[in-house]
Amino acid sequence: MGRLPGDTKKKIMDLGEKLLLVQGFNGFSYADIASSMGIKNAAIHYHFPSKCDLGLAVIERARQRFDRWAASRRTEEMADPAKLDGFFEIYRHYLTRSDSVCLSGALETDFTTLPEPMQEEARALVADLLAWLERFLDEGRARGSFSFPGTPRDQAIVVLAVMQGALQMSRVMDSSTFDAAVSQIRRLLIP
Amino acid sequence: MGRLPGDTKKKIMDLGEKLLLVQGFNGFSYADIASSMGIKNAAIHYHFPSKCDLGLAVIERARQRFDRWAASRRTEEMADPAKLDGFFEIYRHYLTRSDSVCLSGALETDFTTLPEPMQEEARALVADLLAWLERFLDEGRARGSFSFPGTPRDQAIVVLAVMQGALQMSRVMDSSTFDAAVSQIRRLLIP
DNA sequence: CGATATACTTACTAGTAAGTAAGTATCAGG
DNA sequence: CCTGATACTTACTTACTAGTAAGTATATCG
Repeated sequence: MGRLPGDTKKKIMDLGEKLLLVQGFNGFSYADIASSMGIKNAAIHYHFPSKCDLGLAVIERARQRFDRWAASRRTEEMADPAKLDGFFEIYRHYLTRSDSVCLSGALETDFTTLPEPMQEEARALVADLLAWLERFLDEGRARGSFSFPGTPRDQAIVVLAVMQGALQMSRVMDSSTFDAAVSQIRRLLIP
Repeated sequence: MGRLPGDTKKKIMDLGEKLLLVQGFNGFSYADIASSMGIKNAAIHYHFPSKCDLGLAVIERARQRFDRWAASRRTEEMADPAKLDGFFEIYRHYLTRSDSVCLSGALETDFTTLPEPMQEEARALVADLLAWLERFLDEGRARGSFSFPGTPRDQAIVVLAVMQGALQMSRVMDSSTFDAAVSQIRRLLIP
């Protein structure tokens, strides 16, 4: 056993992340992960002693993923409209792969029932996303790529809120709802 | 007992709604309601045999509340910008009273774990809100009260998504986040 | 070849979830 | 004053939750 080290741990995180996004943090259990992977409950506790540890690992990994995306050569070299579409694509992906909401949205809804370390990490995730968007919109407007009234901060809040909200609405309506939101935000931002 | 008929039932619905909005549908139990009301678990099952029945009643009541608001003389007589603010005020209220998200947002995040009758009712709620917003924005633009590109449908989706998303983000950041979103949407809509 | 670490399984506990069956107090109507 | 309905309580069941303690198979390293 343990032939591929880190493999089981990664699979647990992948499944945990998916279940968190599809069912909410209070909507899945270690038993769901275990049965779906063909391992035992306690195997998960070996890698993640508490559900909080698993949740934390999932959020931290997602933050790193976004940081890597934002700092990547491919992203940095994009023109502003393409980079905006790239950002939207991250969210569109949640919808395409599994009928899920985004991580920040899932965490925010369950926020009050989350263990405190997860609350802090969720806060950091949202702060990261907002900070990136604010800077991107600010510089984009200065370059003439975008046009919007008010502060970049307020516009960043609106853009992130639309991503979260539209992804959630798409679950009860259909995926065209998300696409409609993206089109409209593009129209509102690009002169 | 039963001196004030309907009183206990209403209190259960009030508390159930609050807990649904604050903790999510999977984040509260009948025991939470019972202990907080000083009654027994089974008393809730008497009024709402299953948790699904309680959930349905809460959503149906919220839909009726919105219908009454939209059809009320006070609302109908408002000028377009005031009516828009009135709509925003419904959401701001969620934040003010209890640090909660809106009903549609809460239901959408837990959607896949919801019993099917609740899923249908949640869909109807969102459809109602979108239909009202679409018509309001369409007529408002025709009257010159609002200015936005694209279809009223797409703009309605964006406005509702911002309300949901901003309310959720306000939990992990602070209430100024929601106010910023409202200001920005006003700037984007009002010429 | 033996020791140790890794990655599990088996078997369990304590707590909580939704839900039910049967009994009880109160009141309104005939 | 009795009857039946309403609005509960008491006491329980079944199922699932996170979490743990102890044992086991495998791989690696000296």
